[in-house]
Amino acid sequence: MPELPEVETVVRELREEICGDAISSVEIFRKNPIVQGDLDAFQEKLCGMTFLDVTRRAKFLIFHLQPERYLIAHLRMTGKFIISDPLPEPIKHNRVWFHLKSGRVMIFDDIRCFGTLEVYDKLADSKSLIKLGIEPLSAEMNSNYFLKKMLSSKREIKTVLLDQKIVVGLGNIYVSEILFRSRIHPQRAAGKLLKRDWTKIIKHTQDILEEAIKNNGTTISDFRRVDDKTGTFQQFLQVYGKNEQACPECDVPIQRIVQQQRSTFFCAECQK
DNA sequence: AGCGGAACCTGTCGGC
DNA sequence: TGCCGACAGGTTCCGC
Repeated sequence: MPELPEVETVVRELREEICGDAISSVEIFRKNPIVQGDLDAFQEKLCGMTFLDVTRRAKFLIFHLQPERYLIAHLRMTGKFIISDPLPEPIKHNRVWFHLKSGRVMIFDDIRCFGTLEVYDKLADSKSLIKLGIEPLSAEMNSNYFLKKMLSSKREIKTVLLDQKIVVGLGNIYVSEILFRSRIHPQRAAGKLLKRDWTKIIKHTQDILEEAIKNNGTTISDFRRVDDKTGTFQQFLQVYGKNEQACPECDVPIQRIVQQQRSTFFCAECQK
């Protein structure tokens, strides 16, 4: 489900809701594969902890707890966080309930159970955070980084932009949109892109992500904000999911191809 | 190094 | 109505 703008939206809303609140108990309705490691240890390490902050790294949500400890969550395709008043019993795809001192419940809900929840005493202990590439909205996001990193790479640019070891936060929807605005064909070899190509990619990546964050993300089917509202960026998508529809620039039908077992949408006329 | 394919799960949709 | 395949915003692992 969520890419950077959706995760950022959830992080901001959770931060607003739960900072200062604390966990009184944890109920797990479905263990595998969501909660990593020992269940008792997971519950024990969280009980009594106070939420200091919620931040984002790549597509991970990081709950900063006091005394020092971290709950790291990944929503994968269908994960959601919901803050709710007490419920009589878990509904639908509720997987974990974090009972809060305020009397509310923070619910982790996940239809497909791909999401993950992990607890660490130190952020550096998390293996998943170690290998990540640069944040696309940071100063590290510049053409020299990509020119150096992709020197003579034959990988397709679509694949490279999805690779979280290179640059984080982008997923299948936004990569199609970024390459369309950049007028770059998704199958171009990353190693042959010129400085001016990277400059375009970087500009449009940042523009699109910022616009999407302003719109609270993109809701195609499942994505919901903490308050159950939808994002609104879907109305600005130009190619994703528009197979056979007219390109907004040139009217030629948008094409769908498969790269890395995933759909890519692009305009063969506009993107070279 | 980097491909393709499968796997992790559940749900929806379209075709026959 | 029912069955079957394709597909879904992500990531990892395995073999070649």
